[in-house]
Amino acid sequence: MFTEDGYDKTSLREIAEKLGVTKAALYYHFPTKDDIVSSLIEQRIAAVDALLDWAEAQPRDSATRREFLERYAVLHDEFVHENVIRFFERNQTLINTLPAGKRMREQMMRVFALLTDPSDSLTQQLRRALALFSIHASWFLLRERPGTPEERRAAALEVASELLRSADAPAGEDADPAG
Amino acid sequence: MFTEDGYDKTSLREIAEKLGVTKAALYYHFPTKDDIVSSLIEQRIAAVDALLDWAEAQPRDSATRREFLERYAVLHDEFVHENVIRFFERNQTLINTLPAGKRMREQMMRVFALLTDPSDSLTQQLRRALALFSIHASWFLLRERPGTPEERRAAALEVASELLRSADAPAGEDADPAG
DNA sequence: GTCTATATAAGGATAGAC
DNA sequence: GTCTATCCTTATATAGAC
Repeated sequence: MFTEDGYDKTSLREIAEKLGVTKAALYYHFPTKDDIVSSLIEQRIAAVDALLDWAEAQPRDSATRREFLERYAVLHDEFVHENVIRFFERNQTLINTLPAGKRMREQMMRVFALLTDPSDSLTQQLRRALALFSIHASWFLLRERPGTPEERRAAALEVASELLRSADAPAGEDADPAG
Repeated sequence: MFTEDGYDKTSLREIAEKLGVTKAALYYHFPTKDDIVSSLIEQRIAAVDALLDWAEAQPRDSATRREFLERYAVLHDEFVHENVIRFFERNQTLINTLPAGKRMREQMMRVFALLTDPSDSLTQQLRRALALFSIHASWFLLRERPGTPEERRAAALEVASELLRSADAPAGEDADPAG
């Protein structure tokens, strides 16, 4: 409901009705509206933290980034991950205002820091960011198309890998801006 | 304010206060909250419609798509375009619920239809969608980096062109998924 | 752990004077 | 065209019985 209609437009009354209980019962389990979101993201936050811990202990090179992205894409196939990402993509302003949103933002910055290097050019950083976005948004970008979730994941990872490889290549080798 | 805090979290009272008038005065100029958004997007809708009219009269080929994207990127440098896009990216659920949002969605689908071909593979469609997203999101993705708006635009267009070219290439030529 | 009932605040939107 | 004052609805959240 938060993803489809928006966090602000989804009232606790509606949630309670859908659950077949009253608002008061809902408040017993979730002291605030934010706590509902928090409970939804716990599993994902923990899984990505673990993946980041692993990656940050590896050599800081292309191979690690590549493998990180592959494992990240596998995670993303799980229901909870895709839904958390879709929720925050559709309610981006919550990343600044909601406590649970701030945790997501900080973790995402950690992911981005892993994928990029301070010496990267703007073009390289953009490619790396788009690689991540390719995985996040493949569901949305390809939803009109026929295809299984597996096919979509494969396409997302293929394009993401291509972008990472392009970002790793020496400048000028991969593109001809004037062409 | 809509972009930073969210459309729903920004009240007409806050807007009126910022303008130094009362809510009632605001309502004189904008009968509904949606009309405020509508007034903001008019200029962009018209400009992109004109660009689409031009492109749809051209041959449906790679050169047209490439030139469309370049002209689209130039448009995007204008304050109003970047801000409209940022507004809808940060308030995506409004694309379904707000009348002004529906107009934006329909136009975006027209843009996407121009860039893609029904015979495209999932990978190709994803590349084309990311090309568009590269231009839309370069501000956001690169905001932490030093660089002028011109440099960001150049980087966005370079990556976008690269993605379009990669999507145009015959399958298997541009990537090695197993590598 | 769930209920009924209610507190309290804020929202979008209007009426009517000036 | 702007104001004061207000309507009506909904929201998050709480109190207290069962």
